[in-house]
Amino acid sequence: MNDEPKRYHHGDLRRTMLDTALAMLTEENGWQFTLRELARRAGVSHTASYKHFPDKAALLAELALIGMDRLRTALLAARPSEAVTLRNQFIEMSRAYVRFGTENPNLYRLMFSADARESASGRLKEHGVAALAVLVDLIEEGQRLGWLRKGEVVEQVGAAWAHLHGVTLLTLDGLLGPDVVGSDRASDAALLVLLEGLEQHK
Amino acid sequence: MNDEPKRYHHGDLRRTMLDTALAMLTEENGWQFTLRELARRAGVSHTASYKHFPDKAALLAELALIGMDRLRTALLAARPSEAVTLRNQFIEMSRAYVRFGTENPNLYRLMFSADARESASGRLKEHGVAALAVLVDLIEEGQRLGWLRKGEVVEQVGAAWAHLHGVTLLTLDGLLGPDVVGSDRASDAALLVLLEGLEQHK
DNA sequence: ACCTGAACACCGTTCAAGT
DNA sequence: ACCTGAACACCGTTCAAGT
Repeated sequence: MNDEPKRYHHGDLRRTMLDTALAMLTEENGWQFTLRELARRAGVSHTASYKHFPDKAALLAELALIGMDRLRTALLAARPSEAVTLRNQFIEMSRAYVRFGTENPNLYRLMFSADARESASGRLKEHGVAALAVLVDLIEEGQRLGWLRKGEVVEQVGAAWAHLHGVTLLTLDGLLGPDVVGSDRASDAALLVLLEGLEQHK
Repeated sequence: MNDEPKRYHHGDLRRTMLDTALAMLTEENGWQFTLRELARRAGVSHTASYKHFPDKAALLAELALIGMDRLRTALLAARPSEAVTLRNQFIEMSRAYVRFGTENPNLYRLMFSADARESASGRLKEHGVAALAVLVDLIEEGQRLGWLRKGEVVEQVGAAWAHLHGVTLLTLDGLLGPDVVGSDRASDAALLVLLEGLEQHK
């Protein structure tokens, strides 16, 4: 639709580069991100990015922040109506977390990469914490209602996050469960172990 | 001690390159592995490695295999005498796993990197499974003695591995627990959640 | 203010040639 | 059989110059 002639000044090259980069991330899977390749796709000289990002790591960090925000959105969307039990809400949320990783492997890995972390300094952790708000809510409410055992919320959140992170990455690496490709059984089984560990047993 | 004159033929360049690479891995932490840098350290031309490894990924894969073997050794060494309870053996083993990661961050990450996995094909998974033999033993014995709930061993092993993997990586990324640097409390708390999830509750 | 082109210092990899 | 040096096709980054 938008077939304006190419102007020397691009307009919003920053936004375009981020979008193009995200598209590249979701396409290829055996993946090697390159500023020059990005510039080629965006139809711009390979030095243009330096007006908008100090260096490659800064661009990656920005993508990682966007990824954290998308994870937050995905987890929020996965929380079903209040009608269902907290336990089922927790299960749906957990599945959504793992699914986010398996559907966006490159982005998920980028969100935890050293490059992004160092360049984004504290901001990446902030966005990560924001993404986990749903998890925190569920755990606080679960403790209040006597579903989960009492304890430091931050510790339970940490345990749950670590578990979900591990399941996601092992699944991405093809290391979880027997060689039943495409099966969710192994990751579901792992999630149940997590649940048992958090739940109150009378 | 060994001050033989430099021969044109190195002797065991393959071994030397692997050792030098492992040394580089443990030294630097904000780390960027380079074949040319490796060659410089080994005092050899930057093309010499191609006689011993088809490409960079193959060398990395070899290092990853060595890492898996070292993890196996670390876990075996951490299994204390038969006198202590299975539960304590499990805790010690878990701590040893996380400690291996925090003490060898670059090597641990390499063990799960895409480069290494693709180049090593099945062998990396094999060595990984071998490394987890201690975990499998503990879980099988735990089920037999009624300490752990009955269930598919492979599923419980997967859940435990994912949990340990996640705790290790979040710890390496500085994302686990409050900002109590150097504290093991967050990862210990997470391990207890895992234990609760696996244990039999009467 | 935003973008380009040439230039620099690096890579991984190949290949003919040396020992 | 093992190692080297020149060469090639790539990077990320800088900087003077263009619009």
